[in-house]
Amino acid sequence: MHTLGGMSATWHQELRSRGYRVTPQRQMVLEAIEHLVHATPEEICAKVQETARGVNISTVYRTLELLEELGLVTHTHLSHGAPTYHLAEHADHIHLVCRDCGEVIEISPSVADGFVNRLRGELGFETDIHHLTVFGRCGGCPGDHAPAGRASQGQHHGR
Amino acid sequence: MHTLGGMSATWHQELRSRGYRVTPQRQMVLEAIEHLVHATPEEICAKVQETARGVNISTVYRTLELLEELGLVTHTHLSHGAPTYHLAEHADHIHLVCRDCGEVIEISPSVADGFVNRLRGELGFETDIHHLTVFGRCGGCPGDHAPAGRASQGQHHGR
DNA sequence: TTATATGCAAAATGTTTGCATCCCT
DNA sequence: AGGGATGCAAACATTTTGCATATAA
Repeated sequence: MHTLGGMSATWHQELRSRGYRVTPQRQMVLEAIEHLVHATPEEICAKVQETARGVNISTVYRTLELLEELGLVTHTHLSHGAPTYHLAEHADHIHLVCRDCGEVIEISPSVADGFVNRLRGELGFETDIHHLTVFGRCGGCPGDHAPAGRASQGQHHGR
Repeated sequence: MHTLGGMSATWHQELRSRGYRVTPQRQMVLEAIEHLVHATPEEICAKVQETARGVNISTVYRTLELLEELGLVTHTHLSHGAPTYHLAEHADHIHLVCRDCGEVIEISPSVADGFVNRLRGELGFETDIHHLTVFGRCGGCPGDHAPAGRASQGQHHGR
């Protein structure tokens, strides 16, 4: 469905050349991420369970750490809870997260080019654009006629 | 030391007008955040312990949620662990976090003005600039002559 | 007085680790 | 065969919740 077919030879080699091994678990985790597009460790684990003999959650964590180190996957924090992983190749976008409706919008990294260039030029800071998540309020949400940053949630007594 | 003195009347009123109460715990938590500038819930709790009779950690969490809803404090995720809270008034900066050395750099939000304006103009998205944290590699760190985003950590066998 | 806030303990959620066993190379 | 990988269970870390009690208003 995507480029994993073409990639497999590559990342299998990459693993072996670093002294790591190619295991069914690692393949299943990577495929689950591919199919889910965005997924938390827990969701990845569940996805693998339904397809095959399953993978232990601790293996999922260890595998994600490894795959991220290899540059095959990246993660961002889209919510307060668990982080979200996706294929690095699918990650060529910036996430915008709406605080009101929760929607996650993906936009082209080029929108941030000017910003990224300033950080590099003025500070020598190399931005990891794949990890960038911008919180705010999307165009579809009403807003409260004040600058974003203070959500208009009404009162939450006792809670 | 800062504007809390001038603010207190304001936020006391704000609390009461919404049916909330002004309590010593809420004041202590807010003061702790003011003094610590950046702090996790745990650190806030510890700070309050040392000054007075103490506040329970669950009260810290409930208070932070409330103070954030009121727009008095904001939080960002500077590391993988607990989030970092600070006064909204002190939060007039963007955080740059270096993946290699861990340094946290604060820069003026104006550096992102062009980016923010494009998000508003093209998508109607109102950015919460106070919550923006940018990961990457700072100018002081060596780098690996490749685009940032895939840290050069070497091998972590067995880990 | 009385509804909100706190403290405490327990539960829930998310992540890491030690170790015996398994299996890729 | 040998060393890295997995599963399992237990430890950790962080956050949330139920409920009795305390307290601001």
